[in-house]
Amino acid sequence: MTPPATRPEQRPRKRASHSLEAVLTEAVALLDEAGEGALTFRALAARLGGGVGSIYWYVAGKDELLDRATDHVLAEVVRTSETLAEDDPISAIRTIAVALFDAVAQRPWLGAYFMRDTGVQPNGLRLYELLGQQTLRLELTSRQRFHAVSAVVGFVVGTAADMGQQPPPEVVDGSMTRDDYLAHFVDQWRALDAGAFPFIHSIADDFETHDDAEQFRAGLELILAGLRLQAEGKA
Amino acid sequence: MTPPATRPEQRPRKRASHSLEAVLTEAVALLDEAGEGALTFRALAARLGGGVGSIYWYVAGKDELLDRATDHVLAEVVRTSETLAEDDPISAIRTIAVALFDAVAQRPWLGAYFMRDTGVQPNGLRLYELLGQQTLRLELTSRQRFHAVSAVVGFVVGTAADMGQQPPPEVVDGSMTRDDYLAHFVDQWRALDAGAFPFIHSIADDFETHDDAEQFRAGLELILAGLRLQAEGKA
DNA sequence: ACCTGAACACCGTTCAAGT
DNA sequence: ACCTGAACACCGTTCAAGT
Repeated sequence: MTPPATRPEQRPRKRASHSLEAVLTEAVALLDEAGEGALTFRALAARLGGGVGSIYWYVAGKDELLDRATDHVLAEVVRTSETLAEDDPISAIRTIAVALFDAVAQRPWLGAYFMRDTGVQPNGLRLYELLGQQTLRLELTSRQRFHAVSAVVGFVVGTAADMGQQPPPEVVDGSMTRDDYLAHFVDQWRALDAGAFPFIHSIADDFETHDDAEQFRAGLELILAGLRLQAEGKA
Repeated sequence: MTPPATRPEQRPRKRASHSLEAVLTEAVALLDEAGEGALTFRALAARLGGGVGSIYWYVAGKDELLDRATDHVLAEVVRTSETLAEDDPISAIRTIAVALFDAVAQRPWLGAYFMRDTGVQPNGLRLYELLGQQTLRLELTSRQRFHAVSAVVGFVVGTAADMGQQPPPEVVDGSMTRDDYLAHFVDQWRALDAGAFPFIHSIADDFETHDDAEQFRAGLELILAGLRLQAEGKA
């Protein structure tokens, strides 16, 4: 066997040195650049310039890696949510909810890990607390507060994860536009029997021109309206 | 080499014969019995008594299998939602939402596939239509209807998928009760600094004694209250 | 038209060995 | 204390060959 024409490395290669911080930063970068499927231990190790095994020194396995990556992303949301000074508690809840929505919609994988293990997710817990502190300013029972915060978080995370779902490969690679993709569905819908599907027909135009963020906001307003009613003792 | 002591099969084995219906039924059974991780093409093929390759005659891959399995489960929800005769549209929406919640909470994997491809999910589309037909009885613009149905579906599916998440192995195998599991979290929470986490402290008791179904219902009521207000022209 | 199963390219995880 | 990388057990998917 002939030796390789060039020797990319003189010696076995210098021992790499990482940190939990570096592991999480690169994991999130991989996720953001290429989606959930791109985060493998081999790809992450390559990015860190080391071997696969060393990642296990920092996290117990893939689940914990994702739990901690989630919390890493939430740090930013917490920062913006901590400094706001809204007079109205309902407005403050709206602002935090929108910030959380934006973070999750960009990263649909996050939805499945949010607050899954508060032991390793201090920022998740802090965000829950910040939302809850606003309900402390409303006239509610503690159970109503608990339910209200859970409802907001459930709606935000569930909706964002759903909306951020990866569209089919044709749209991602640019061989089909998002509009064409939506149009394809709407055409399918318009072809349905109008007698059996009156609602689908009635909202076909709305669907075709819809905006995810606007749709999220509209749903959030329904919850907040219900909450305000409850706080006013009218529900 | 000695021949095997017994011959389990005289000949190579009879050629198995399946159907899309059989594939989906067994896939759902596998999912229900042992969770998402248990659904592999090998395990499914073994259950069907055939080879791995034959499943690909019925579905293009795992994603389509899950899309179709989801629709298979939704058939039941559609059946119960079609026959109800509620006088009040809001009540009807509540009834359908609860039925959908029950189906998804038992099968958290379903959340990620619901209405992902209406081309192979006629029951998903039908359910969306049934919910929408109730909004047709309310005084709303078509955009408000579209947003309302989206909000309900997003909340139901998101919350159910979250609540149905597999608890840690210790709870599943019975070496730890659900109450002990919750208590472990609450203890962690109670140990937090009371000045920095007033909300978490205030709802610790509520969390410890909470019921998922009740929590879901409370959140749903907030959305429905907001919707009723909107239909009455007061929002 | 439908089924088979070996083969392929990948994955998360382990662990004896190194520094 | 921390890093390495071959090895293991498994996965979805393909495909030439069968019936």
